[in-house]
Amino acid sequence: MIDATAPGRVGDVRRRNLSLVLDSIARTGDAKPSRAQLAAGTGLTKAAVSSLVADLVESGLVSEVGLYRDGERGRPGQGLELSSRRGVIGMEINVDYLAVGVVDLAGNLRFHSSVESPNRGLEPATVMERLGALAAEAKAAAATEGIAILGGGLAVPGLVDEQRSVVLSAPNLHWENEPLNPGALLEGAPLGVRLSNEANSAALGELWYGGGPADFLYVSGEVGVGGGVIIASELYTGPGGSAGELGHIVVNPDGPSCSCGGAGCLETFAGQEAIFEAAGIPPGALEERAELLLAALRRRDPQATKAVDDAGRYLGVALASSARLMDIEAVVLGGHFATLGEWLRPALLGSLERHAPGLLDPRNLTLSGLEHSGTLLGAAGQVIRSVIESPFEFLLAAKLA
Amino acid sequence: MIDATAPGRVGDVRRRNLSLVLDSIARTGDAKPSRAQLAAGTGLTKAAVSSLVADLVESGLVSEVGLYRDGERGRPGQGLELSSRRGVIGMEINVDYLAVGVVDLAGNLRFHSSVESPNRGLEPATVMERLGALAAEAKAAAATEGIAILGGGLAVPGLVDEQRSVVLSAPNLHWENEPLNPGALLEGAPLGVRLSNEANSAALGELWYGGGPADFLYVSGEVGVGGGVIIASELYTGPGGSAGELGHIVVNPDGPSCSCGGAGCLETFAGQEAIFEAAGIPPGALEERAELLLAALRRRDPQATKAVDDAGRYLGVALASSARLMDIEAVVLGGHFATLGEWLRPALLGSLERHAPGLLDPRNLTLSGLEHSGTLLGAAGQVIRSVIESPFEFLLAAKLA
DNA sequence: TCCAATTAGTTTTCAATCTGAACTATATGG
DNA sequence: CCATATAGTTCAGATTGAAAACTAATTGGA
Repeated sequence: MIDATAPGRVGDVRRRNLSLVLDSIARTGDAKPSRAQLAAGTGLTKAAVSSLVADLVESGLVSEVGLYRDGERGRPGQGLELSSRRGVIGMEINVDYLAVGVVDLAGNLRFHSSVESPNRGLEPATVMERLGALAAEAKAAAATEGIAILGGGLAVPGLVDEQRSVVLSAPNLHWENEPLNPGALLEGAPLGVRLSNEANSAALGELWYGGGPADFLYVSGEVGVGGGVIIASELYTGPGGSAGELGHIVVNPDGPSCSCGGAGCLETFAGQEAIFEAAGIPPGALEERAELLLAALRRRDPQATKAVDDAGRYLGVALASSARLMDIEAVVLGGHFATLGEWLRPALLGSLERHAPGLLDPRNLTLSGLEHSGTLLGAAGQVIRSVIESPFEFLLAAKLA
Repeated sequence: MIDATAPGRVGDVRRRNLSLVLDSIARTGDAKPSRAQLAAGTGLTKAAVSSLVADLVESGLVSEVGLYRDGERGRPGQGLELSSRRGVIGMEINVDYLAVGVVDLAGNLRFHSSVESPNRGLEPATVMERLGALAAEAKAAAATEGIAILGGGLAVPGLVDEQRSVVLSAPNLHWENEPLNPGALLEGAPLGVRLSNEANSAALGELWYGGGPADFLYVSGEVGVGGGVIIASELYTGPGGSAGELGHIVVNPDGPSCSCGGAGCLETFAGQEAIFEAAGIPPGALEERAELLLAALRRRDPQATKAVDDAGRYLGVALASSARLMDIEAVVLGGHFATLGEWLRPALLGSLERHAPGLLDPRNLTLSGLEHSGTLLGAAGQVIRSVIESPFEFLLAAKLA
């Protein structure tokens, strides 16, 4: 990102064009474009593209993948692709599990591992130690696949200060103002480890690797109800970093009080705990309760059906308000809500139609298809995107090393 | 605005630095900076600033205002300011009145005029004709003051397609898909006339000329309840251009049906009509009803007080949800709500505290101080900002003419 | 087999633009 | 009246992409 109030230098032009070319290669993906195609696609001259690509290849971000001929006349082009020998480790701390994955620059999940871990109330140091073991596994896997690790992304279910790597508040983990030092998980990675919010990362995962549109609201139904706002293919976090908190939208001013101190929040009607309770699912392990709920829904148990219907209806109220306020025309349901999607959808759509008729095309209300890797992909993707958006800085660092 | 996917050219550097310097002059305002101060402020060299300023002065956007000496040693600097001999005409069509104003580049309202005009249901052509007469007044005033008019901004209470100058939908005027040809109002102005939404323009007016913060939600209480979202000192309009529609946030899922087809919208509780009705104000002219309501409030009439309390409470619900969703920490109340502010505020703050405790500092809930010129200033300001952000294009046009 | 046509990619020249340093211009104060 | 200080200009140098000429590699037809 170039500071809008900084003076423009002649060299900025190259920064921008390096990013433009790298981004074109990333977007073209499997097609493996030649320099000539990049020139046509970007509007740059062949000469400029050649010079830019030379820098990118030298840094290791881009590889030449041999000539390709497609039966046409003329000299064949050199195919170019994001290097599959460079990658980022995505990591996730959630309430009930830990997960890691190796994502190469092209966005392929090359390794994936997760373990159950009841992290609620555990000391951050303990959790980080367990995660460290998983990260070591991922590093080893990357090494055997010949992938050099550039950096990592760590998603947690809470509000974070990305700059200082502090978890400001993660109520479901009972963490508050915990500095995390995630860099220690990936000693020696040139880009370090970036901390992020779970719902935001999942939204970005959906955008980059799940075929999400340029503008949508991602709704994360984990233990809490979270959300991520994607506007013009960018994450909107708001001035304080906590935008998209769908769980605490007021859906009924006379509703019960909420853990946030407010009253009538969506989470009191559509949070996991609220649904389980309304459905009459007895307390217990999360996994088991989810299974019980699904079983009850499948056998059309009236209490469970009503609980999910109510949740869907209130979710519809929240989405109607959100879509109106932010002019958002697509919604992706993730986590818990993706699992319940089939049963949730009718009441949700009915409620949307009642409160904001015509605002959201039902076809634009989709369920996430990334299952449990969306957050991971998004967390890693943020580091990958930062390289694609600012390759110049990366080139500099590579040249010094 | 530079297209992010367009290739960077060497010349882009100058585009950007022209804007940087012009913006610095605009921001410095009354201080009338010298070239040397601009160099220090922007980070450019004196040589670069001199060259850039030369272009800006030649185009007429910037004027030298003579030497200034502040008792220091050394050669005194040439003060620079946005030319007060260039201006833009702001225009407003609202339900009950028309207004115009002349705003110079520095943001001074140099002329202002408005007339009552019951526009609801009138043909757009009729309204535009009346507005044309007002615009002619403004042009004449600008001529006598020696202000060359570069362009105009026209705000209407409805959703617009800015590119095609079409009013897509203005329910309170009973307009639907009306092409407007606002350029005819200002024949010969090089930048033409830009159509915009009333609430959005008012929000921008607040931002640029009312001392608004970088992030806030502007709530416009005209006949409908509208809103404008300012994020990072920019208007957020959403992918479809209708963001900020606070009036149709659902504040009570069991509430009455709304003109938008939905149910339980804020407008059904806090719209002008809803308040008048709940307060027992008989039908009649808007101005008179507003006076009656204020009188009733002043004498602590219980029905009127309750009506405004209810509106405030529901506005609080809407603002709690909005602030949570978009992570917005400041709100400016305009129009009707600014007038009722004193009576509205207690219930509004109480409701905010109940539904989102601690989210919004009461000091950040302010009333607009621009009164009836905010919309005008914002409409004109959009044209002025477009010049400040892209002076290169303006210079080119000026050179051709 | 060989050459024209075609497409890919490189080299060269040129213009735009900023930086940095040297220079000119104009004030203050002893 | 001159040393000092600050404002602003001029000019050489570096970076960069455009444009055009050039080299490289392939296909297809004579």
